Amino acid sequence: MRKRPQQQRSRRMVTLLLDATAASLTEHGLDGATTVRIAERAGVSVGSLYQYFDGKEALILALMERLADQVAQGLKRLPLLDNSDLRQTTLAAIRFGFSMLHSGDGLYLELVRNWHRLPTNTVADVLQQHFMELARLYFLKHYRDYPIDDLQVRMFIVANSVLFTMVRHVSQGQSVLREEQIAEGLTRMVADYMMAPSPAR
Amino acid sequence: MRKRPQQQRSRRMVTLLLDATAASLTEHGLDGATTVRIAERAGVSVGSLYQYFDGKEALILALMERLADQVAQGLKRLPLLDNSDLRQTTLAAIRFGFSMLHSGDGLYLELVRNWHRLPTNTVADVLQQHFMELARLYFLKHYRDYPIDDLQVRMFIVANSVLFTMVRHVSQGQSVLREEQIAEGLTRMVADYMMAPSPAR
DNA sequence: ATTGAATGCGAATACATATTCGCATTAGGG
DNA sequence: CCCTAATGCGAATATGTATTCGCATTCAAT
Repeated sequence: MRKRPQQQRSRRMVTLLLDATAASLTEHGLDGATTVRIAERAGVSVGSLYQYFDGKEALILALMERLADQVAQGLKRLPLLDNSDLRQTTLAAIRFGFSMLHSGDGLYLELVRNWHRLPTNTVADVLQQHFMELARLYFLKHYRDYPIDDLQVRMFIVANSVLFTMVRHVSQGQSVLREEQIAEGLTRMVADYMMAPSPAR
Repeated sequence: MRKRPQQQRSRRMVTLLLDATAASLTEHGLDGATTVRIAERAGVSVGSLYQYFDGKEALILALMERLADQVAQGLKRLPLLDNSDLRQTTLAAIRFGFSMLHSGDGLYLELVRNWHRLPTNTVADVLQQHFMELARLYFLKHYRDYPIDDLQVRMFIVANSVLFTMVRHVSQGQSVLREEQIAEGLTRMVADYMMAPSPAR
């Protein structure tokens, strides 16, 4: 961000621009979201846009930071650390994931799909670390003696498996496979794997 | 493809163009691979390119068809249907997957990453269907009474989980997690899941 | 050797997009 | 109310890319 918005109107404009960025992303996709279109949609001139952002990348980066907060809020609200068993917990997390992917007119879907060409690794990495932390807490609470050494590997596998399987399924639209089946299948696979004993060394 | 190459020189040119397409993809990524650059790299004029291809999409499509064959060859060579147990079989398949992702200067990596904006759904879908078929055969051979009804769900989950977890890991480059650990973890998760009894209905 | 079809060429054309800059307008402290 | 810094504007500029088309060259059948 080049200049910091000082007056109220400019701060409002920054907000409008981020909203417009989100709208352009859902409507035209990552490639179709151009500075001109975003400015237009925000009801702002391109010149003004460049007054506060270095360009498209900066806009998306700022938008993602805004979204990251919201996701973090949602995750915290999940009863992940309750006394319910791992399977229930996992299923709840997966359902939350699906609901996120369906929300915002496919905004999240578009972002995760394009993870590798986004300005930050925030999308998948942030989720991964989030879950990593939650899992660590979970296992510390429920199985004090849980071997931490291979937890990172498991969480990497689980986070990516779940996230991208969901994304693929939602992307397909009219699949023969119902979402609930996928959710249950993932849950079983993941929960069993997480609870499995460490392999012999 | 607009015109069919008839003479030898034009057939050779088509080959050169596809090679150049692959090279551009690995060197500049999907976005950086432009018709001009591809033509240049192939030592061919743009005009000639358009004589045989409708544009970038057509080039990539043709390239992918060429690659699909190669992948199919590799898959057939795997001893997936041997008498070895499911875990060994799975591990072999995963190792094959990693080796593919490392080959061709990251060409496959770039293609799978960008699955959702490629001309065909070939990348992931073809693999998915391939494995689906292999799995069907496997289970028919080893467990005649295997419940087919939920096999599709399992294969969807397994194929996507494995593929994208591998892609994410290879993309990260210098990860703390070693590739072999990921391969083993995936193998355990997947093999256990595939062999698990069907859930009560 | 001749000749029509096939091939190859690349400057020229047409867009799309990013980004800047000088000028007009407005906010808000004094 | 006045004045300056902040803000807002959008035509103009620069760049990259896709695609075409008329002309030159080569192939291969006769």
